[in-house]
Amino acid sequence: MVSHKRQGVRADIVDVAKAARVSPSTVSRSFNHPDLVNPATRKKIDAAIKKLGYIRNRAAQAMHGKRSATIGLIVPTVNHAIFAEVIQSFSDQVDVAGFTILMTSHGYDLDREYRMLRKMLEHRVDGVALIGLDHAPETHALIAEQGVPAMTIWNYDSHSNLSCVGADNYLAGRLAAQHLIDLGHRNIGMVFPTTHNNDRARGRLSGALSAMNDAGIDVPDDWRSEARYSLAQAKRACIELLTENRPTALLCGNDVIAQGAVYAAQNLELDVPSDLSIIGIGGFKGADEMEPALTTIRIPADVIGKRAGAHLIEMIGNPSGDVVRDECEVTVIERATTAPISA
Amino acid sequence: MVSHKRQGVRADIVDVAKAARVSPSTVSRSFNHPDLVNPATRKKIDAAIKKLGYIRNRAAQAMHGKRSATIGLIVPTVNHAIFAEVIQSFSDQVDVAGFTILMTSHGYDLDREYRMLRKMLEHRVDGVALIGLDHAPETHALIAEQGVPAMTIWNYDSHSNLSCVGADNYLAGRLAAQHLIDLGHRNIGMVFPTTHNNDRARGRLSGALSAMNDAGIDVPDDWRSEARYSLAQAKRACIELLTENRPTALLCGNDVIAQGAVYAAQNLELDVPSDLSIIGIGGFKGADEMEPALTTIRIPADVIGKRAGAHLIEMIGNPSGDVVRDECEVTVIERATTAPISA
DNA sequence: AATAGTTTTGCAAATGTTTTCATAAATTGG
DNA sequence: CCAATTTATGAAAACATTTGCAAAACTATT
Repeated sequence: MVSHKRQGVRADIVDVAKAARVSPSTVSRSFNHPDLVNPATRKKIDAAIKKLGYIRNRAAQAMHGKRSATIGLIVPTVNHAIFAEVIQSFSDQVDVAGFTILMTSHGYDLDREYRMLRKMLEHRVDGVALIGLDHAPETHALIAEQGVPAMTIWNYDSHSNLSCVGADNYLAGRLAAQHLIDLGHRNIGMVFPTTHNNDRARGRLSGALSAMNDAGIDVPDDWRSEARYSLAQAKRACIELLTENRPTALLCGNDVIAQGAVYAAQNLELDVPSDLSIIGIGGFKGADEMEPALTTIRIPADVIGKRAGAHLIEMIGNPSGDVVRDECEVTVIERATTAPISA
Repeated sequence: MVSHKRQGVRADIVDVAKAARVSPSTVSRSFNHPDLVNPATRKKIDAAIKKLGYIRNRAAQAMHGKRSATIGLIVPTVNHAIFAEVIQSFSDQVDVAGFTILMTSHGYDLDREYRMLRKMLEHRVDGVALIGLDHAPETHALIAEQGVPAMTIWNYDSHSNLSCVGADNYLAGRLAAQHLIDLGHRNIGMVFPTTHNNDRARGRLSGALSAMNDAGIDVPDDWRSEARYSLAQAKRACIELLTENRPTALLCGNDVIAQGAVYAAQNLELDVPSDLSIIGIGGFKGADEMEPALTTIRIPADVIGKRAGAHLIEMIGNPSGDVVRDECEVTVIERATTAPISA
């Protein structure tokens, strides 16, 4: 018994061509311009493909200046409800256009982000998406120099030099503060994550502060606290803040911190919202299912991811070089953790 | 002013060679076998690379039968605390070995999983990782036929025909049930996700049932409920179950459902754990920070991801073809939602 | 200074595709 | 039935690398 196929070697396009008794060109065409090849030939080719278990080699295609059909996605971390949601919707969106995602994370290390970008470019991604607006200068330089379609996701900035789609965190911060102010609160504590290398948090914080300032409200230093992104830490920070001082409301830099604040209040036997109003920012999935349901400023991660994908694909399709900026609306979602100040 | 470099065209290895006054081979060697080239020449080459902003083309390398330096990761969904954690640790692990991850999700659609696998193979990934043990037969066939190093993550199965690293869900289910039984519970309600296409849930459920059976405990049909993976749905399902019946304990198929159960109890003004014990399975990040802290069976996602990455890289390095099976230990983590039956 | 040995480099072939151009075959119109 | 189109196919060059082999350039040894 003679094998018609070299053992253990993956079939390539010329094997298929031989088996189908046509030329490699025709096989290639049958993939890329099926309308140009005779249906009967196509059938023979398909049969050969199936028989040999041929799988076309995208790497070889990519070498031709054709698309690699990959998009680089560089995130701070996957392990984070809110990024996970963006990643998912972004990925779904580009998938339908035939792209696959090359993904890496850098753990908020901007140097590492740069290295990851290089790696992506080595793989000749057709486009690249980053999270947020804080990036190393080399990162910007590399994107410009290589002329790769790029997009930053998550933050909107009307002056960004890179294309961006996302929400205005400054506005989100303002809205959160304004909501509390509108409810009559004047003694407002603030719990935020570190703002170092985190433009999201920074924007939210300064938005909140500006709204407070506009309303003539001063936030004493010891009414402000920093918490890392962890329920436990947030809870601890809030307990500390609340035992030393007694604001009527807590403005939290994100929903995780807000949930920690709720736990802290429970721990101190403060009723939410009658003793203490709590507002978060983010609108993560579980927020409306908490007890009590969290009032928050919703940043629509799914919408952002989806639109980012769409824009990037568009940019890959016709690389005009124009930057696109797409602001996704943030909305205050009033639920059960805030109430007008009473008695 | 004359540009030494064609405008708008990415520099390639021969441009670099020209600029450094050496041959392309030497440039290539300088990347791949630096020890074989004269340090002085290497310096010239590095200078040229920097000057031209050259980025090597991995696609062209991959064409040589060399590694593509990518690993395919196919998950049901990213948007899910527990997968996010595995993805993160897997990704970190393979990153240090120089691999980049090509990632897609299929939303628990096994046909789609198969198509994603094909896509990965088109990109000539050096290895591929899937989640769970439920896969279409074509998926198994394709992996075998192409001889690509493959690994399933998340479940351990001593008889799997694919390499696997993960936890034994059957055991997790048994442990959960046993824990409740040991505390004296006999009237135990069970809330699980659908077991269709979900080997995790199926294993846990049958493990739990077998432990109950061993202890001579019968679970009436209407003490069992199905909930999709959502806090809200879980809460609703539990409320329903608890208004119709009054078990002393609830065994939940995962931690999200367990958290829903806690909310349901609060909603019905049942005290946890004195009126109702609740145990989950999973051990997701927030579980010990809940109020009350959740008793659960921990499945160590980070460890699993890390070890999976290590094994896969090993398999890529020396493709012996042997299947490796690595069981990661599950542990019961007793916290505040379970108590001995009293009164 | 000649030989042998070692290190460093270049040439050319190979990798798996796509595409342009040319040619052959089939179809249409008169 | 012949010319003019149209459709279908193949040959060969191109894409950006890597690598085996051989030549060239050094070093060390006599």
